[in-house]
Amino acid sequence: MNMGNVAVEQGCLRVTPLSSGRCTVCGVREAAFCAVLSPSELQQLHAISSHKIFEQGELIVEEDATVRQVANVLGGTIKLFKLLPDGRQQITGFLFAGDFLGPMLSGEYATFAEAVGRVELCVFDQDRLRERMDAWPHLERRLFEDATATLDRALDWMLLLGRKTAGERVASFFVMLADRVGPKDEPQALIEVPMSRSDIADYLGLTMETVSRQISQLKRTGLVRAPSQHMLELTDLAALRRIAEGSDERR
Amino acid sequence: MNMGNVAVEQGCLRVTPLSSGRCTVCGVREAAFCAVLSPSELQQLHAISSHKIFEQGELIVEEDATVRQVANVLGGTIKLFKLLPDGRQQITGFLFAGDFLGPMLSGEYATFAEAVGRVELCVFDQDRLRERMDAWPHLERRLFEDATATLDRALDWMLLLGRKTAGERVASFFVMLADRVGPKDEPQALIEVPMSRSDIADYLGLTMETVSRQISQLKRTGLVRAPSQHMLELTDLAALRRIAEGSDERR
DNA sequence: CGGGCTCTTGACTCAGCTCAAGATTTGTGG
DNA sequence: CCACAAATCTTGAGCTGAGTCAAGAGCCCG
Repeated sequence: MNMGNVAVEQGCLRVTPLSSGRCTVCGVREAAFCAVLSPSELQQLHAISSHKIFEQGELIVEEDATVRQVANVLGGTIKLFKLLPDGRQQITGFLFAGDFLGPMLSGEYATFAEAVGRVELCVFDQDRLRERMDAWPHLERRLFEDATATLDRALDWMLLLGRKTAGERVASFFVMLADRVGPKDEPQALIEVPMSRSDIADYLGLTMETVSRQISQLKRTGLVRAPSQHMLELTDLAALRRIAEGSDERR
Repeated sequence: MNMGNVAVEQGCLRVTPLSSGRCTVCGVREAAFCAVLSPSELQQLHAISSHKIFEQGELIVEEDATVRQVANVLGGTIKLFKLLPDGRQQITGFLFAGDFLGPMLSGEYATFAEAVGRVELCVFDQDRLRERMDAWPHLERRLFEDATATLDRALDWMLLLGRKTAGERVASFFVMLADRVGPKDEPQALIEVPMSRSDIADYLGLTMETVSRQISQLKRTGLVRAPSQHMLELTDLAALRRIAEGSDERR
């Protein structure tokens, strides 16, 4: 558990005027929803966008905040989380480059969002984006698909939180990271782990200590190696996958 | 945990020819997505629909099954769940009258679906429904909204599964039931609990025994009364809500 | 009214938590 | 580039909430 530095400031996306370059050269263009737009549509979208930076640990949005802005993540990692009154925290997901931040239909965020390390966003006014969504059915469809993918991931995580052992959870976490940020289809992968042990714990429904012990265990077994604190080499992704799915001899 | 009667049969919605009455007199019309359709649209929808019954414990769909059909729940309760290879089960949600069953965009179900008691469905061919969705933006929007609501509920449940105590989970469960199937805004409610203790446990990430002990505890405290096994009277919904949210003295 | 469920309760166990040192790593300033 | 403080991470020892195993008690249905 982790009381966290939730020294909530104003709780709203603050817009900085900056807007670097055109959408056509954007690094996450292919990964983000913009991928479904034509060049002329992209140009219209560019007109209602602006860039914005959040530093390590900054709160980006509050739960239940009524917000007029949504965004694409250009770089960095965001944690989405919920809190209980006494400070218990559950991370409901992480956003990486190319992911969409914000409620797509309702005006309210369902979770808090905080920057894990420095984050760069491409921000849109929600009303204007919704106008575009009304005008371009393929854009709405794409956002619908994103929501569906997010839901599928949430259901998988419910299985993890409700029924998996600590060892299976940690293995699942690394597999998830490899699938989402690592090179595709590599039998072994060197991945960045931008979040703290305590964030990992809050994502897995465990304590920091248990996460640490399980990682040590994996190192001893030789399934992972750690060149540095926030770098991890998954030496046997297939075995990790088996543990994650609970097929192997339990623990 | 619960190995369940997953004696998977053919795993597909089987269509019976029956089709009782017109949509205009349908009992769940206002609750289901059909509510956004005009009379003439409703008539077109009716042309591609058929009714179907599943008995207690019948498997309605398998996880990852590629299915050509989706449905509205007309009556009864459906449990949606995931399994680990060794039989550990996590229920990801329940569907009640008016709810939509099926993947809205992809062709694959993310979970198993099983009838809790007798279930009546209004079944649609998925391709035909998608045609309607393409033709009627307000229908797509409505299904998008449903998906968003389902996602929000899943996020709340992640907090429950990751961070709440057994007592808080059981209280949350009853509050959820009251909110979804009970009369609205009643300070106390008499609700039907169609699912078994073991299903409740698989929804809450607990064992049957722990659920049973927690319910006994609530009875002793006087917060609930049980006229029968599957009937529950929530005598102090506000207090239950407080426990569910973890604000009260823990446990 | 009896046999098979499902549910409840009790006694004991254990996976993961808590509390408490240490050990690393990171960041900072001289 | 090094020293040193702060933060983060690891490890250990003991505790505990929920699980497991095992009786019973109710309930339902033929």
